[in-house]
Amino acid sequence: MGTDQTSAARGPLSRQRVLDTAVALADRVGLKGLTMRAVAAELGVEAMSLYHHVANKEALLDGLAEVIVAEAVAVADAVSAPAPEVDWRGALRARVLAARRVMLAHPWAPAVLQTRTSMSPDIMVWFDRLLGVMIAGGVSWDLGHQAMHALGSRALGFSQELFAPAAGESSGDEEMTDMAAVAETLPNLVAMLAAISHDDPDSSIGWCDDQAEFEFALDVLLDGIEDRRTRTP
Amino acid sequence: MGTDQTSAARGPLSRQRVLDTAVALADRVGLKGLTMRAVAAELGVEAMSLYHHVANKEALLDGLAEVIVAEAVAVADAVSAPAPEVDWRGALRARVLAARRVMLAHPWAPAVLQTRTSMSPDIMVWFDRLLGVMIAGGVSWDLGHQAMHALGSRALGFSQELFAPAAGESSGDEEMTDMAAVAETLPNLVAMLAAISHDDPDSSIGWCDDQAEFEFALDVLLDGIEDRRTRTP
DNA sequence: ACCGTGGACTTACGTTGTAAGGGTACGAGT
DNA sequence: ACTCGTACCCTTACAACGTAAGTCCACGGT
Repeated sequence: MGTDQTSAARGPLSRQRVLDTAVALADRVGLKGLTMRAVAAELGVEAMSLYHHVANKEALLDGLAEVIVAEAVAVADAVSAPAPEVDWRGALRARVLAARRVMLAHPWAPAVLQTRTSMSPDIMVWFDRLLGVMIAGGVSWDLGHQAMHALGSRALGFSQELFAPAAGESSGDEEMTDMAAVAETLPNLVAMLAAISHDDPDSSIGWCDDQAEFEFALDVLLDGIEDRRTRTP
Repeated sequence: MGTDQTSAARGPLSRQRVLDTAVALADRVGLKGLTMRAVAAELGVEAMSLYHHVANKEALLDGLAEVIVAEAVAVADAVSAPAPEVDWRGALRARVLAARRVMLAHPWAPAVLQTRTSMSPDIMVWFDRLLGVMIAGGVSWDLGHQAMHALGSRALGFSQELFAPAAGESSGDEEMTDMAAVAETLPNLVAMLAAISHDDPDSSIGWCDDQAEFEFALDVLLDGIEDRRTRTP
């Protein structure tokens, strides 16, 4: 007895306990470290025991998606926001940014959500609430429908950062030396970097303000939807 | 001799031949079927032989991303489009929709692109051209920068379809019977389905017009960017 | 006292990426 | 002509993964 392993015999297993442990483990070691054996070890148990509570690994990932979305719903419900009837854009913005905070707390979550193939009930609830905000704000059913497609993954608080640089890696290899050649094939990007670092010399270009970019894109979408709402009453 | 295997001894291997074969194989069997052994077999060769031309599987996927983006650049360059100086939105729209056609031809490509961690030169070229279109249209460097973030994956012709239903699967399980209970927890979605199927009875709700949704979202973004451009000259 | 049953464990298999080293064919140097 | 390096492919092998199949035990209802 004494220091058994990490956490042995803390009561019987259950689907919920498996999922909670898996979330904690993923937070700590990332998605690649999330193996059935690792989750089991975390519970002081053998891998095969998990299969009494989740059908297989895919089902476990489904469960993780559930947990995360449920958390997002809870956080979004708890946050103080404008009433949809008076400011639907503010209300929707608050919900989405709440979800974003959840995603930032669980960096692996977007990848899991993107690989789910079927909508779980929780996710339908999430979209239902979003739609409700828009309807309360005077958006038509049709436009609301389109809007949810327009938001895409941003509705759940993330935009799949294309090519997020992994930790500690030089991007451009070695030919960064020949700046002239780069400027030739990438004239616009080079000029942009020059223009931006001129305006704001401390922006060390390596890299952008995620939060600001996210909110900018979100606002462009919300503005566009509001525009269309008022044009066709 | 005779019918060796599928395609033996058709000249020596090369990085390009490996990548081309991998693309063709992925088109046929999807990402999960794309194993080193399968690619090798396709070339009439053993798995380990591939490692003389790609460092490892991750590098192979990097190569696939290259091939796809290069194809997108080529298609976008070939397509006839408005001159950016006269209609930058039309020009950008044409480029993005060209990329989208490439993605539709290679359904596995978005997933591969999303898992790349570093920007390959080809992708930088793609974004450089997009930025060039905007600049020619009078967009500022700063707004152009923001705009590319706003477009996100849509800049490359795909919006990660959250929960694209896998082939042949009933989504809502069995409790679709109790429609009243569903309407209680998902009042807005249920009302939307009712409203839309009322207006357009032949839309069998199972599912939406991807292309239309994609273009709608794209247009919302382009309109929003154009708005901001004219407001701050 | 019995015994079914649920929940854990043990063992084992097929598939994956890939490390290590062996063979062969061909072109260059002496 | 003979050697030798080098490029390329093959064989063998291993560790890690998901998971199928079967075993074992403790507990609760009869």
